[in-house]
Amino acid sequence: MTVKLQQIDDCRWRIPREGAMRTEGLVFADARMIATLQEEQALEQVRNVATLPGIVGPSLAMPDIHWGYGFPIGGVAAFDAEEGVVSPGGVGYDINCGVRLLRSALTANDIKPVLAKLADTLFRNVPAGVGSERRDLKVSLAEQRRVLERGAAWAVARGYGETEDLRHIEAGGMLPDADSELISERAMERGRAQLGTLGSGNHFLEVQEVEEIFDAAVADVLGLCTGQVTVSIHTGSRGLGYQVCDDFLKRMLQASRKYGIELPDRQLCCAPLTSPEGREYLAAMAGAANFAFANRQIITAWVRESFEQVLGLGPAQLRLSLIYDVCHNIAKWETHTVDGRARRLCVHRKGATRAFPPGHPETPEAYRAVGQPVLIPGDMGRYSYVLVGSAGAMAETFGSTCHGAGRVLSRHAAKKVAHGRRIEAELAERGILIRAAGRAAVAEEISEAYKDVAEVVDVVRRAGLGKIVARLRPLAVIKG
DNA sequence: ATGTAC
Repeated sequence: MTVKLQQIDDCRWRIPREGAMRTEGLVFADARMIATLQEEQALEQVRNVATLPGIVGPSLAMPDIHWGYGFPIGGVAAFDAEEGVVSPGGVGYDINCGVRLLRSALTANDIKPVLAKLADTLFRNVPAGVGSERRDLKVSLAEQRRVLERGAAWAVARGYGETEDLRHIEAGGMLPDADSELISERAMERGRAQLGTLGSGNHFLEVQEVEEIFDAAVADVLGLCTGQVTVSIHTGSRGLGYQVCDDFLKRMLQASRKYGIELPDRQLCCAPLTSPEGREYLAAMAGAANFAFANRQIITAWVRESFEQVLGLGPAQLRLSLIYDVCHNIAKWETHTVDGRARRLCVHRKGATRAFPPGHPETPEAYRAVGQPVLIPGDMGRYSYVLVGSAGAMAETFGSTCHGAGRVLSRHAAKKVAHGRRIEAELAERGILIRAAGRAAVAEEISEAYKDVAEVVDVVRRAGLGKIVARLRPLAVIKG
Protein backbone atom coordinates (compact mmCIF):
# COMPACT_ATOMS: atom_id res chain seq x y z
CA MET A 1 0.00 0.00 0.00
CA THR A 2 1.40 3.38 -0.97
CA VAL A 3 0.96 6.44 1.24
CA LYS A 4 0.17 9.78 -0.37
CA LEU A 5 3.02 12.23 0.20
CA GLN A 6 3.20 15.93 -0.62
CA GLN A 7 6.60 17.59 -0.55
CA ILE A 8 6.53 20.85 1.46
CA ASP A 9 10.23 21.79 1.16
CA ASP A 10 13.61 20.05 1.05
CA CYS A 11 13.13 18.42 4.47
CA ARG A 12 9.36 18.31 5.11
CA TRP A 13 6.68 16.00 3.67
CA ARG A 14 2.97 16.02 4.37
CA ILE A 15 0.73 12.95 4.49
CA PRO A 16 -2.64 14.58 3.74
CA ARG A 17 -5.61 13.79 5.93
CA GLU A 18 -7.92 11.18 4.43
CA GLY A 19 -10.17 8.34 5.52
CA ALA A 20 -10.12 7.75 9.28
CA MET A 21 -7.23 10.18 9.85
CA ARG A 22 -8.08 12.91 12.37
CA THR A 23 -5.04 14.98 11.43
CA GLU A 24 -2.29 15.05 8.81
CA GLY A 25 1.13 13.41 9.00
CA LEU A 26 4.35 15.44 8.91
CA VAL A 27 7.63 13.69 8.07
CA PHE A 28 11.06 15.32 8.37
CA ALA A 29 13.41 13.76 5.83
CA ASP A 30 15.43 14.55 2.71
CA ALA A 31 14.45 13.22 -0.71
CA ARG A 32 16.82 10.24 -0.50
CA MET A 33 15.49 9.13 2.88
CA ILE A 34 11.92 9.38 1.60
CA ALA A 35 12.80 7.26 -1.42
CA THR A 36 13.97 4.38 0.81
CA LEU A 37 11.01 4.81 3.18
CA GLN A 38 8.32 4.28 0.61
CA GLU A 39 9.21 0.61 0.39
CA GLU A 40 8.54 0.27 4.10
CA GLN A 41 5.45 0.38 6.25
CA ALA A 42 6.80 3.19 8.41
CA LEU A 43 4.83 5.90 6.58
CA GLU A 44 1.69 3.81 6.84
CA GLN A 45 2.31 3.74 10.58
CA VAL A 46 2.56 7.56 10.67
CA ARG A 47 -0.83 7.63 8.97
CA ASN A 48 -2.31 5.05 11.36
CA VAL A 49 -1.25 7.08 14.41
CA ALA A 50 -3.15 10.06 12.93
CA THR A 51 -6.42 8.11 13.37
CA LEU A 52 -6.14 7.86 17.18
CA PRO A 53 -8.64 9.85 19.30
CA GLY A 54 -7.57 13.19 20.72
CA ILE A 55 -4.36 13.57 18.73
CA VAL A 56 -3.21 17.21 18.76
CA GLY A 57 -1.19 18.60 15.87
CA PRO A 58 0.18 16.30 13.16
CA SER A 59 1.37 12.71 13.54
CA LEU A 60 5.11 13.41 13.35
CA ALA A 61 8.10 11.46 12.07
CA MET A 62 11.78 12.27 12.49
CA PRO A 63 14.43 11.63 9.79
CA ASP A 64 15.55 8.39 11.47
CA ILE A 65 12.05 6.91 11.15
CA HIS A 66 11.70 3.18 10.58
CA TRP A 67 9.11 0.46 11.09
CA GLY A 68 8.21 -0.29 14.73
CA TYR A 69 5.55 -2.00 16.85
CA GLY A 70 2.36 -0.09 15.95
CA PHE A 71 3.89 3.38 16.04
CA PRO A 72 6.98 4.02 13.91
CA ILE A 73 10.35 4.36 15.63
CA GLY A 74 11.22 8.03 15.18
CA GLY A 75 7.59 9.01 15.82
CA VAL A 76 6.13 11.77 17.97
CA ALA A 77 2.42 12.15 18.81
CA ALA A 78 0.76 14.45 21.36
CA PHE A 79 -2.67 13.80 22.87
CA ASP A 80 -5.23 16.01 24.59
CA ALA A 81 -5.64 15.36 28.33
CA GLU A 82 -9.43 14.95 28.05
CA GLU A 83 -10.05 13.49 24.59
CA GLY A 84 -6.76 11.73 24.02
CA VAL A 85 -5.29 8.26 24.55
CA VAL A 86 -2.09 6.68 25.76
CA SER A 87 -0.61 3.70 23.92
CA PRO A 88 2.21 1.35 25.00
CA GLY A 89 3.14 1.00 21.31
CA GLY A 90 3.78 4.76 21.24
CA VAL A 91 6.49 4.35 23.86
CA GLY A 92 7.97 1.03 22.79
CA TYR A 93 9.18 -2.10 24.55
CA ASP A 94 12.29 -0.47 25.98
CA ILE A 95 10.63 2.09 28.25
CA ASN A 96 12.95 5.06 28.84
CA CYS A 97 15.67 3.83 26.62
CA GLY A 98 17.96 6.84 26.62
CA VAL A 99 21.43 8.27 26.41
CA ARG A 100 23.67 10.05 28.86
CA LEU A 101 26.91 11.87 28.16
CA LEU A 102 29.78 12.47 30.56
CA ARG A 103 32.61 14.92 29.93
CA SER A 104 36.07 14.58 31.45
CA ALA A 105 39.23 16.56 32.15
CA LEU A 106 41.17 14.09 29.98
CA THR A 107 42.35 14.34 26.39
CA ALA A 108 42.44 11.42 23.96
CA ASN A 109 46.25 11.42 24.21
CA ASP A 110 46.03 10.97 27.99
CA ILE A 111 44.17 7.68 27.65
CA LYS A 112 45.62 6.21 24.43
CA PRO A 113 48.44 4.33 26.26
CA VAL A 114 45.88 2.61 28.56
CA LEU A 115 42.92 2.36 26.23
CA ALA A 116 42.95 -1.45 25.99
CA LYS A 117 43.10 -1.77 29.77
CA LEU A 118 40.32 0.79 30.13
CA ALA A 119 38.12 -1.13 27.65
CA ASP A 120 38.77 -4.41 29.50
CA THR A 121 38.01 -2.82 32.87
CA LEU A 122 34.76 -1.20 31.67
CA PHE A 123 33.71 -4.49 30.09
CA ARG A 124 34.36 -6.29 33.38
CA ASN A 125 32.67 -3.66 35.57
CA VAL A 126 29.53 -3.09 33.49
CA PRO A 127 27.63 -6.31 32.69
CA ALA A 128 26.61 -6.45 29.02
CA GLY A 129 24.64 -8.81 26.81
CA VAL A 130 21.18 -10.40 26.65
CA GLY A 131 20.19 -11.56 30.12
CA SER A 132 23.21 -9.89 31.68
CA GLU A 133 22.90 -9.67 35.44
CA ARG A 134 24.06 -7.43 38.21
CA ARG A 135 27.58 -7.23 39.52
CA ASP A 136 27.59 -6.84 43.30
CA LEU A 137 24.40 -4.83 43.74
CA LYS A 138 21.78 -6.50 45.93
CA VAL A 139 18.28 -5.05 46.00
CA SER A 140 15.42 -6.39 48.12
CA LEU A 141 11.90 -6.36 46.71
CA ALA A 142 10.99 -3.48 49.04
CA GLU A 143 14.01 -1.55 47.85
CA GLN A 144 13.24 -2.26 44.21
CA ARG A 145 9.91 -0.54 44.77
CA ARG A 146 11.87 2.52 45.95
CA VAL A 147 13.96 2.35 42.75
CA LEU A 148 10.78 2.44 40.69
CA GLU A 149 9.45 5.40 42.64
CA ARG A 150 12.63 7.48 42.96
CA GLY A 151 14.76 6.62 39.90
CA ALA A 152 18.25 8.14 39.73
CA ALA A 153 17.75 9.76 43.15
CA TRP A 154 17.58 6.28 44.68
CA ALA A 155 20.91 5.39 43.08
CA VAL A 156 22.54 8.61 44.31
CA ALA A 157 21.21 7.99 47.84
CA ARG A 158 22.81 4.52 47.68
CA GLY A 159 26.18 6.10 46.81
CA TYR A 160 26.07 5.79 43.03
CA GLY A 161 27.07 9.25 41.85
CA GLU A 162 26.46 12.74 43.15
CA THR A 163 23.42 14.92 43.89
CA GLU A 164 24.71 17.29 41.23
CA ASP A 165 24.09 14.54 38.60
CA LEU A 166 20.33 14.74 39.22
CA ARG A 167 20.17 18.31 37.98
CA HIS A 168 21.46 17.13 34.61
CA ILE A 169 18.89 14.45 33.85
CA GLU A 170 15.61 14.87 31.95
CA ALA A 171 12.83 15.19 34.55
CA GLY A 172 15.51 15.20 37.26
CA GLY A 173 15.91 11.43 36.78
CA MET A 174 12.50 10.70 38.30
CA LEU A 175 9.04 10.68 36.73
CA PRO A 176 6.41 11.50 39.36
CA ASP A 177 3.34 9.34 39.96
CA ALA A 178 5.11 6.01 39.49
CA ASP A 179 3.25 3.16 41.19
CA SER A 180 5.26 -0.02 41.70
CA GLU A 181 2.12 -1.92 42.77
CA LEU A 182 0.99 -1.75 39.13
CA ILE A 183 4.09 -3.57 37.92
CA SER A 184 3.64 -7.33 37.68
CA GLU A 185 5.57 -9.77 39.83
CA ARG A 186 7.12 -11.14 36.68
CA ALA A 187 8.36 -7.70 35.60
CA MET A 188 9.76 -7.11 39.09
CA GLU A 189 11.56 -10.46 38.97
CA ARG A 190 13.07 -9.76 35.57
CA GLY A 191 14.35 -6.41 36.71
CA ARG A 192 15.67 -7.53 40.06
CA ALA A 193 19.08 -8.70 38.85
CA GLN A 194 19.30 -6.31 35.89
CA LEU A 195 19.81 -3.01 37.67
CA GLY A 196 23.20 -1.71 36.51
CA THR A 197 23.40 -3.69 33.26
CA LEU A 198 23.82 -2.56 29.68
CA GLY A 199 21.77 -5.11 27.76
CA SER A 200 22.26 -5.86 24.07
CA GLY A 201 21.38 -4.74 20.55
CA ASN A 202 22.17 -1.10 19.91
CA HIS A 203 22.83 -0.45 23.60
CA PHE A 204 26.42 0.54 24.29
CA LEU A 205 28.95 2.19 26.49
CA GLU A 206 31.50 4.27 24.59
CA VAL A 207 34.67 6.13 25.43
CA GLN A 208 34.85 8.90 22.88
CA GLU A 209 36.93 11.85 21.69
CA VAL A 210 35.41 15.21 20.74
CA GLU A 211 36.36 15.24 17.07
CA GLU A 212 34.82 18.50 15.93
CA ILE A 213 33.04 21.49 17.44
CA PHE A 214 30.40 23.18 15.28
CA ASP A 215 29.23 25.84 17.73
CA ALA A 216 32.05 27.05 20.00
CA ALA A 217 29.86 29.23 22.24
CA VAL A 218 27.39 26.43 23.03
CA ALA A 219 30.19 23.83 23.36
CA ASP A 220 31.80 26.10 25.93
CA VAL A 221 28.61 26.18 28.00
CA LEU A 222 28.37 22.35 27.83
CA GLY A 223 32.06 22.10 28.78
CA LEU A 224 33.15 20.46 25.51
CA CYS A 225 36.36 21.07 23.55
CA THR A 226 38.21 19.33 20.69
CA GLY A 227 40.35 16.34 21.72
CA GLN A 228 38.51 15.92 25.03
CA VAL A 229 37.47 12.48 26.25
CA THR A 230 33.74 11.89 26.77
CA VAL A 231 31.73 8.79 27.74
CA SER A 232 28.28 7.88 26.38
CA ILE A 233 25.91 5.37 28.00
CA HIS A 234 22.96 4.11 25.94
CA THR A 235 20.57 1.71 27.67
CA GLY A 236 17.07 1.46 29.10
CA SER A 237 14.83 -0.49 31.46
CA ARG A 238 15.94 -4.00 30.34
CA GLY A 239 13.61 -6.93 30.97
CA LEU A 240 11.52 -4.96 33.46
CA GLY A 241 10.39 -2.35 30.93
CA TYR A 242 9.86 -5.04 28.30
CA GLN A 243 7.56 -6.97 30.65
CA VAL A 244 5.60 -3.82 31.63
CA CYS A 245 5.00 -3.09 27.92
CA ASP A 246 4.01 -6.69 27.23
CA ASP A 247 1.64 -6.85 30.24
CA PHE A 248 -0.10 -3.60 29.30
CA LEU A 249 -0.41 -4.40 25.59
CA LYS A 250 -2.74 -7.23 26.59
CA ARG A 251 -4.78 -4.95 28.87
CA MET A 252 -4.90 -2.17 26.28
CA LEU A 253 -6.25 -4.50 23.64
CA GLN A 254 -9.23 -5.16 25.92
CA ALA A 255 -9.46 -1.48 26.86
CA SER A 256 -9.62 -0.43 23.19
CA ARG A 257 -12.67 -2.65 22.72
CA LYS A 258 -14.22 -1.51 26.01
CA TYR A 259 -13.97 2.19 25.07
CA GLY A 260 -14.95 1.61 21.42
CA ILE A 261 -11.70 2.85 19.92
CA GLU A 262 -11.38 1.80 16.30
CA LEU A 263 -7.87 0.66 15.48
CA PRO A 264 -6.42 0.39 11.97
CA ASP A 265 -3.77 -1.89 13.53
CA ARG A 266 -4.14 -3.90 16.75
CA GLN A 267 -0.61 -2.87 17.71
CA LEU A 268 -1.93 0.67 18.27
CA CYS A 269 -4.06 -0.54 21.18
CA CYS A 270 -4.57 2.23 23.71
CA ALA A 271 -6.87 3.62 26.40
CA PRO A 272 -8.26 7.09 27.14
CA LEU A 273 -5.92 9.19 29.29
CA THR A 274 -8.87 9.70 31.66
CA SER A 275 -9.54 5.93 32.06
CA PRO A 276 -8.17 3.69 34.86
CA GLU A 277 -6.31 1.63 32.22
CA GLY A 278 -4.66 4.76 30.79
CA ARG A 279 -3.69 6.15 34.17
CA GLU A 280 -2.39 2.78 35.33
CA TYR A 281 -0.24 2.32 32.24
CA LEU A 282 1.30 5.77 32.78
CA ALA A 283 2.01 4.96 36.45
CA ALA A 284 3.60 1.59 35.57
CA MET A 285 5.51 3.16 32.68
CA ALA A 286 6.82 5.86 35.06
CA GLY A 287 8.12 3.08 37.32
CA ALA A 288 9.94 1.41 34.44
CA ALA A 289 11.28 4.82 33.33
CA ASN A 290 12.64 5.41 36.83
CA PHE A 291 14.28 1.97 36.75
CA ALA A 292 16.07 3.03 33.55
CA PHE A 293 17.19 6.35 35.10
CA ALA A 294 18.61 4.41 38.08
CA ASN A 295 20.23 1.92 35.68
CA ARG A 296 22.14 4.64 33.79
CA GLN A 297 23.07 6.31 37.10
CA ILE A 298 24.59 3.09 38.51
CA ILE A 299 26.50 2.41 35.30
CA THR A 300 27.85 5.98 35.52
CA ALA A 301 29.29 5.25 38.98
CA TRP A 302 30.99 2.11 37.64
CA VAL A 303 32.40 4.09 34.69
CA ARG A 304 33.91 6.64 37.11
CA GLU A 305 35.30 3.80 39.23
CA SER A 306 36.81 2.12 36.15
CA PHE A 307 38.60 5.30 35.04
CA GLU A 308 39.95 5.79 38.56
CA GLN A 309 41.27 2.21 38.64
CA VAL A 310 42.96 2.35 35.26
CA LEU A 311 44.35 5.89 35.30
CA GLY A 312 45.17 6.00 39.02
CA LEU A 313 43.52 9.42 39.27
CA GLY A 314 40.91 10.74 41.70
CA PRO A 315 37.45 12.17 40.90
CA ALA A 316 38.75 15.75 41.19
CA GLN A 317 41.36 15.08 38.50
CA LEU A 318 39.12 13.07 36.16
CA ARG A 319 36.08 15.35 36.53
CA LEU A 320 33.73 12.87 34.85
CA SER A 321 30.68 15.16 35.09
CA LEU A 322 27.29 14.38 33.69
CA ILE A 323 26.47 16.76 30.83
CA TYR A 324 22.96 15.41 30.35
CA ASP A 325 20.72 12.32 30.26
CA VAL A 326 17.81 12.19 27.80
CA CYS A 327 15.00 9.72 27.22
CA HIS A 328 14.03 8.64 23.73
CA ASN A 329 11.21 6.14 24.47
CA ILE A 330 8.64 7.73 26.74
CA ALA A 331 5.21 9.34 27.17
CA LYS A 332 5.21 12.49 29.32
CA TRP A 333 2.83 15.19 30.49
CA GLU A 334 4.06 18.50 29.09
CA THR A 335 2.67 21.96 28.48
CA HIS A 336 2.78 23.12 24.86
CA THR A 337 1.36 26.16 23.11
CA VAL A 338 -1.09 25.10 20.41
CA ASP A 339 -2.75 27.82 18.28
CA GLY A 340 -1.69 30.40 20.86
CA ARG A 341 -3.15 28.46 23.81
CA ALA A 342 -1.14 26.63 26.51
CA ARG A 343 -2.33 23.03 26.77
CA ARG A 344 -1.36 20.06 28.91
CA LEU A 345 -0.60 17.21 26.55
CA CYS A 346 0.60 13.64 26.80
CA VAL A 347 3.54 13.59 24.38
CA HIS A 348 4.59 10.16 23.09
CA ARG A 349 8.20 10.01 21.92
CA LYS A 350 9.22 6.66 20.46
CA GLY A 351 12.74 6.80 19.12
CA ALA A 352 12.59 10.57 19.42
CA THR A 353 14.50 12.85 21.77
CA ARG A 354 13.16 15.79 23.72
CA ALA A 355 14.80 19.01 22.48
CA PHE A 356 13.56 21.94 24.55
CA PRO A 357 14.69 25.42 23.46
CA PRO A 358 16.75 28.07 25.25
CA GLY A 359 14.82 29.65 28.12
CA HIS A 360 12.61 26.64 28.87
CA PRO A 361 12.07 26.21 32.63
CA GLU A 362 12.70 22.43 32.42
CA THR A 363 16.18 22.96 30.95
CA PRO A 364 18.85 22.88 33.69
CA GLU A 365 19.95 26.34 34.78
CA ALA A 366 23.49 25.79 33.51
CA TYR A 367 22.16 25.33 29.95
CA ARG A 368 19.11 27.64 30.11
CA ALA A 369 20.70 30.20 27.78
CA VAL A 370 21.66 27.70 25.05
CA GLY A 371 18.92 25.06 25.12
CA GLN A 372 18.57 21.47 26.33
CA PRO A 373 21.41 19.12 25.32
CA VAL A 374 20.27 16.52 22.77
CA LEU A 375 22.37 13.35 22.49
CA ILE A 376 22.24 11.50 19.19
CA PRO A 377 24.23 8.27 18.96
CA GLY A 378 25.36 7.06 15.56
CA ASP A 379 26.81 3.62 14.82
CA MET A 380 29.86 2.13 16.56
CA GLY A 381 32.20 2.64 13.60
CA ARG A 382 31.53 6.30 12.86
CA TYR A 383 30.41 9.03 15.26
CA SER A 384 27.73 10.48 17.52
CA TYR A 385 26.41 14.04 17.77
CA VAL A 386 25.60 16.55 20.47
CA LEU A 387 22.89 19.09 19.63
CA VAL A 388 20.81 21.55 21.60
CA GLY A 389 17.07 22.04 21.28
CA SER A 390 15.53 25.03 19.53
CA ALA A 391 12.41 27.19 19.30
CA GLY A 392 11.71 25.50 15.95
CA ALA A 393 11.29 22.14 17.67
CA MET A 394 8.92 23.70 20.20
CA ALA A 395 6.85 25.23 17.40
CA GLU A 396 6.68 22.20 15.11
CA THR A 397 7.44 18.93 16.94
CA PHE A 398 6.39 19.43 20.59
CA GLY A 399 10.07 20.00 21.38
CA SER A 400 11.46 16.82 19.76
CA THR A 401 14.18 15.66 17.39
CA CYS A 402 15.54 12.37 16.06
CA HIS A 403 17.18 9.78 18.35
CA GLY A 404 19.86 8.11 16.26
CA ALA A 405 20.95 6.94 12.84
CA GLY A 406 18.11 4.51 12.14
CA ARG A 407 18.66 1.05 10.73
CA VAL A 408 18.85 0.43 6.99
CA LEU A 409 19.62 -3.30 7.26
CA SER A 410 17.73 -5.81 9.38
CA ARG A 411 19.79 -7.68 11.95
CA HIS A 412 19.69 -10.74 9.73
CA ALA A 413 20.83 -8.77 6.68
CA ALA A 414 23.59 -7.12 8.72
CA LYS A 415 24.90 -10.53 9.78
CA LYS A 416 25.02 -11.60 6.13
CA VAL A 417 27.01 -8.48 5.19
CA ALA A 418 29.40 -9.09 8.10
CA HIS A 419 29.85 -12.80 7.30
CA GLY A 420 33.48 -13.78 6.74
CA ARG A 421 34.77 -10.36 7.78
CA ARG A 422 36.75 -9.55 10.89
CA ILE A 423 34.75 -6.59 12.15
CA GLU A 424 36.84 -6.17 15.34
CA ALA A 425 40.02 -5.91 13.24
CA GLU A 426 38.38 -3.45 10.82
CA LEU A 427 37.38 -1.23 13.73
CA ALA A 428 40.85 -1.53 15.30
CA GLU A 429 42.37 -0.25 12.04
CA ARG A 430 40.27 2.87 12.50
CA GLY A 431 41.48 3.27 16.07
CA ILE A 432 38.34 1.82 17.69
CA LEU A 433 38.63 -0.92 20.31
CA ILE A 434 35.59 -3.11 20.85
CA ARG A 435 34.68 -5.44 23.70
CA ALA A 436 31.45 -7.35 23.15
CA ALA A 437 29.50 -10.13 24.79
CA GLY A 438 29.26 -12.06 21.53
CA ARG A 439 30.29 -12.08 17.85
CA ALA A 440 26.71 -11.93 16.61
CA ALA A 441 26.13 -8.71 18.57
CA VAL A 442 29.05 -7.08 16.73
CA ALA A 443 27.91 -8.32 13.32
CA GLU A 444 24.37 -7.01 13.81
CA GLU A 445 25.74 -3.58 14.68
CA ILE A 446 28.18 -2.96 11.80
CA SER A 447 28.23 0.56 10.38
CA GLU A 448 26.61 -0.56 7.13
CA ALA A 449 23.46 -1.54 9.08
CA TYR A 450 22.79 2.13 9.83
CA LYS A 451 22.11 5.36 8.03
CA ASP A 452 24.89 7.94 8.29
CA VAL A 453 23.81 9.85 11.41
CA ALA A 454 25.47 12.98 9.95
CA GLU A 455 22.74 13.03 7.28
CA VAL A 456 20.03 12.54 9.89
CA VAL A 457 21.18 15.42 12.12
CA ASP A 458 21.66 17.61 9.05
CA VAL A 459 17.93 17.29 8.28
CA VAL A 460 17.24 18.23 11.92
CA ARG A 461 19.49 21.30 11.55
CA ARG A 462 18.00 22.37 8.19
CA ALA A 463 14.47 21.99 9.53
CA GLY A 464 15.40 24.22 12.47
CA LEU A 465 14.62 21.52 15.07
CA GLY A 466 18.06 21.66 16.68
CA LYS A 467 21.51 23.19 16.57
CA ILE A 468 24.55 20.95 15.99
CA VAL A 469 27.20 21.47 18.68
CA ALA A 470 29.78 18.69 18.46
CA ARG A 471 30.71 15.38 16.84
CA LEU A 472 32.16 12.57 18.97
CA ARG A 473 34.35 9.74 17.63
CA PRO A 474 34.43 6.35 19.39
CA LEU A 475 37.75 5.20 20.91
CA ALA A 476 36.48 2.18 22.86
CA VAL A 477 33.07 0.50 22.55
CA ILE A 478 31.46 -1.88 25.05
CA LYS A 479 28.63 -3.84 23.41
CA GLY A 480 26.10 -6.42 24.55
C1' DA B 1 14.54 -3.73 22.47
C1' DT B 2 13.70 -8.86 24.69
C1' DG B 3 15.72 -15.00 29.84
C1' DT B 4 15.21 -13.30 20.72
C1' DA B 5 8.45 -18.41 22.08
C1' DC B 6 5.53 -20.49 27.73
